[in-house]
Amino acid sequence: MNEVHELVGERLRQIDQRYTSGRRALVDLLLAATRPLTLPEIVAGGAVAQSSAYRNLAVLEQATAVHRIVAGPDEFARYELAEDLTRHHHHLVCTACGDVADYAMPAAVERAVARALERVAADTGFAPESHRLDLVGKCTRCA
Amino acid sequence: MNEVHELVGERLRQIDQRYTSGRRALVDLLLAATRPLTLPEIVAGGAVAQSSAYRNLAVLEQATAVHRIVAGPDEFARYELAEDLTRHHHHLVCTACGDVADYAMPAAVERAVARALERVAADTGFAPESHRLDLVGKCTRCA
DNA sequence: CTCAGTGCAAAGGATTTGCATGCCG
DNA sequence: CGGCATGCAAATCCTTTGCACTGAG
Repeated sequence: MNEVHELVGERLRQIDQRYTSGRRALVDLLLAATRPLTLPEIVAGGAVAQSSAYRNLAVLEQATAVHRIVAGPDEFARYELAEDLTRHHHHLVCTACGDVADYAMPAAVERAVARALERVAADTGFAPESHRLDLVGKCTRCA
Repeated sequence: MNEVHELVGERLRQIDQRYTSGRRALVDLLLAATRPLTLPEIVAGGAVAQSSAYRNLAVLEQATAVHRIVAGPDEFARYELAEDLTRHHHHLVCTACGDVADYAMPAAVERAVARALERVAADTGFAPESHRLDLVGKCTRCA
């Protein structure tokens, strides 16, 4: 996964930002996770201080290297690597415990959505960049 | 749209809540809008005080009459009527100005997603209740 | 009369920012 | 050396809550 670091580094450079050890540690943390991590989880990882975590994740988000997911107010934000740095996937969001898991959609659905994107562009003039398709329900433990 | 009010009233009753004039005004406001409204927009509508807006929208959300959309930190929450009170739709989220517009997906996509829901249930044990399919990109003005 | 809903103002909590320090370039 | 990233702590801002009041049943 050294390749990911190179990509991230390049994207940071494009917005005149350095790829410091702290930022590298954050990316490593997200790379190791198989699901979006909350900020406390990230801070607990021991990579950087809380404020630096927020700051660096914001920078990485601007560089389109990480993506921030907001759950609800009075909840912590969740972060994951940008989809083009990992594999394209979606989320299973549990309404009971708030947990978020990764999930890959069947290819047929992805194709249908991709076609929909093009059609939306034609219909409305909206220029799609990506899509979010999350399933909301109860996870195995909470069902 | 008096029918909507009856439905909302019924759902509130089911959780032992009244359908007061303030709550009715909130529903009217959301009913008139063609897109999710931010909390300041709702308060500006002059229906109720800010705290009551938060409180009543929370109650209406518990009654599954309204749905809350969280954007980012340092942004206000957005609210819309529950999908089964309006027409099923999705959102076009502009990455530049943050604006959110409603959009109805082609039926073919909806069917594909619906099938995907069932398959996910079979594959993972996750019990889907609903899905969120939002398109992220640049709106006409910001493109 | 009672109890839920309302508005106001103050509290709460996640996130952001100011400032001094340390490190990379 | 110069400037940006870091950590700590204080400030910020959306959201929630306490409290006294009003209105519906």
